[in-house]
Amino acid sequence: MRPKLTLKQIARELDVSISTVSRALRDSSEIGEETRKKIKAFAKFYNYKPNNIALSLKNRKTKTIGIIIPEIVHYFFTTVISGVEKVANEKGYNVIVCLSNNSFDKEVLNMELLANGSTDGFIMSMAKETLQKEDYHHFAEVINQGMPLVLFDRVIDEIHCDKVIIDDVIGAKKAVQYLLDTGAKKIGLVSTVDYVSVGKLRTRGYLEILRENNIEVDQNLILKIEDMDNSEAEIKDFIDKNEVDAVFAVNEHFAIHAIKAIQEKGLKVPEDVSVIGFTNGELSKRFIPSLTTVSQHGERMGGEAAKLLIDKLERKPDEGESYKTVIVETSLIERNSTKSLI
Amino acid sequence: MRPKLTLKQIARELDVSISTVSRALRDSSEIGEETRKKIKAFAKFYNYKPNNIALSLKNRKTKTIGIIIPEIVHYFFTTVISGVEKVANEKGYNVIVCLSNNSFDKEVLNMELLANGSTDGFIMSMAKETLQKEDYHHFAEVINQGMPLVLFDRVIDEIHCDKVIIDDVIGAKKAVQYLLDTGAKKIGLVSTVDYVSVGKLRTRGYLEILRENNIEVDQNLILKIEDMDNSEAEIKDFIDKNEVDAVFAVNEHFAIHAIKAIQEKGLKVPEDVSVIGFTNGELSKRFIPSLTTVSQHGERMGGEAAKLLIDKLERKPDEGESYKTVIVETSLIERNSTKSLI
DNA sequence: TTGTAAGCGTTATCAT
DNA sequence: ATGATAACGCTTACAA
Repeated sequence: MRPKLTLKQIARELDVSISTVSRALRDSSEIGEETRKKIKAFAKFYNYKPNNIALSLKNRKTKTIGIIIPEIVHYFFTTVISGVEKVANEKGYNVIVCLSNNSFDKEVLNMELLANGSTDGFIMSMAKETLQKEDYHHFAEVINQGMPLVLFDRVIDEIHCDKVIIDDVIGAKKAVQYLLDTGAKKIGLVSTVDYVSVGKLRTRGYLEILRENNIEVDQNLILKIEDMDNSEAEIKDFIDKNEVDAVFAVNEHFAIHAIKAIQEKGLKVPEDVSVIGFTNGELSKRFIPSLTTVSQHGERMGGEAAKLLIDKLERKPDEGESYKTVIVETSLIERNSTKSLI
Repeated sequence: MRPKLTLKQIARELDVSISTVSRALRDSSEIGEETRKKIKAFAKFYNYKPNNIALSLKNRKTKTIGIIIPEIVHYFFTTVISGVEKVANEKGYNVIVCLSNNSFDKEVLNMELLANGSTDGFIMSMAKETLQKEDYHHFAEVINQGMPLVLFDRVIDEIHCDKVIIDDVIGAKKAVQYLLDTGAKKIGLVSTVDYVSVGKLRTRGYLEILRENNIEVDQNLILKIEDMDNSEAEIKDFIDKNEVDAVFAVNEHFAIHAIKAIQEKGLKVPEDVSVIGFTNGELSKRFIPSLTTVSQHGERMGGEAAKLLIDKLERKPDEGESYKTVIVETSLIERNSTKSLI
């Protein structure tokens, strides 16, 4: 076992000073041709690589971006990571991913951990528990310390920072309008409770578009799932009790459970009931019938978040503060869970 | 904006030396009650947190584990990450995830990057390109430098390190035996080309179990997918041309494409043809029919990998080298894509 | 009980 | 053209 080579060792070996080695390797013009060649050859031969930790300490920047997300076993989040990673790598940044597992405490812990020298900034989506507690002091904390923060997907007005979101309301409106266009009259909504902001916004879109079409809202046709673990049963019950000719679900899982429930009720999708989901994941593509869905373009969101963050990181401090919110457009992907347009 | 507090600042503020502050905060017994209280109160009030980078540099360990995987938008890998994360966190380690995107160059790059001070060790699954090139110098490199490495899932004999794998051969045998038990006679295999080790092993299991049951192998019933992007068409073609009463696919995607192809051929799953997949992902659970599958227990694999790595990291160097291979058992999960046992 | 100084691996600023 | 030194933030002998 041969431990890592350092500047000091090279210097000793070649009988020059450490600074000479450092300069030679960075092609400083003030080093003699000879010495430089000699040093570079030696370093190359023994495969010298600078120690990032030392560089981070010295430069007081790490060139890495920290991502903290609620869960990793989740298609949408992985596409976002993928997008962040792509853009970050292009610009010479590395990416660290940490998980909050939707726990407030773990979110705080991870942020503190990464904030203590491991990353230059954050890209995050908030833990569910944080949204419930409405305790955002840890975000204020890092912002205060001068670390840029970009929030995506699950964001909140109270936190002042750059944000990347999708047009949830518009996306939902597109979806419901599409259902109306295919002739649906009684459109059920399967959503989440309101503290999950996406649930709230998509619900708003649903309500707005019905209003715009002068259709009266029937509260019985709105289901708000409280307990994810019990969503299947709740949805089945909802479908059994109500008569609808279309369902708009705020995510894939709800959409699929709706389809199952509809089929078990003896009805056909899309002939009797159309179903539209949200999030264009694996499931939507491969399910049979494949799902018509509102695509969130997670990768694009990740890319935008990375751009915003890196912009902030590389801006001079005197250029003043201003926070942007980038809205990534959704698009409706038509597949086989909806009737075709009339 | 208030930048991070350091020991030095506390020392200046309280008019003591840096080492006194350091010791007080670490509850060293050799600090006077008074001073200690004063310092701790101050630190607490101003929310002092030690700088990890400086600690890493000093201690020459980072307490973080680097995971490098081929892709993140992939259910199995995310479950592994989740498992690593859980165990690592319990033991006070952090986790950094990097992606190779199945590229050899990026795998090398990321390893070098993380090896230069960012992590104490690696948990990895090899990029496809690396397996093809059979160039493993970068692994030898880090091992040589004394950084422990644990390989999982896609592993290779030539690299000497700890490994976590599943019993691919046994898993495949379980699956095919199950099909035989349900009365199948002509069992098709949809696998990958042989340099993907899982494909090779699962194929071996298929062959072995047929042999054990004295069933002659029909090479026409074996499909090895070369180009993932074209797998759907290849599978359709395969199903169309061959008459089988069961299919064993080495992953979910292949299984689902097989089911589609079978249905499009006018046959029913599982009545006419049973299908078993490998990997118990989202798709397997939610597809209709839900898939009977060999579950890989990714989370458990991740946990085992983390344990192995941390064991190595915390072992004294003089305890000698020995490499373990942990085999995580697969289990067959029966669902609706197979006929029930006779 | 507290302070001084060296060191982790770099780079930047001064000297020489 | 090269070397010595300080500094990044922290810990830890060793001195006092």
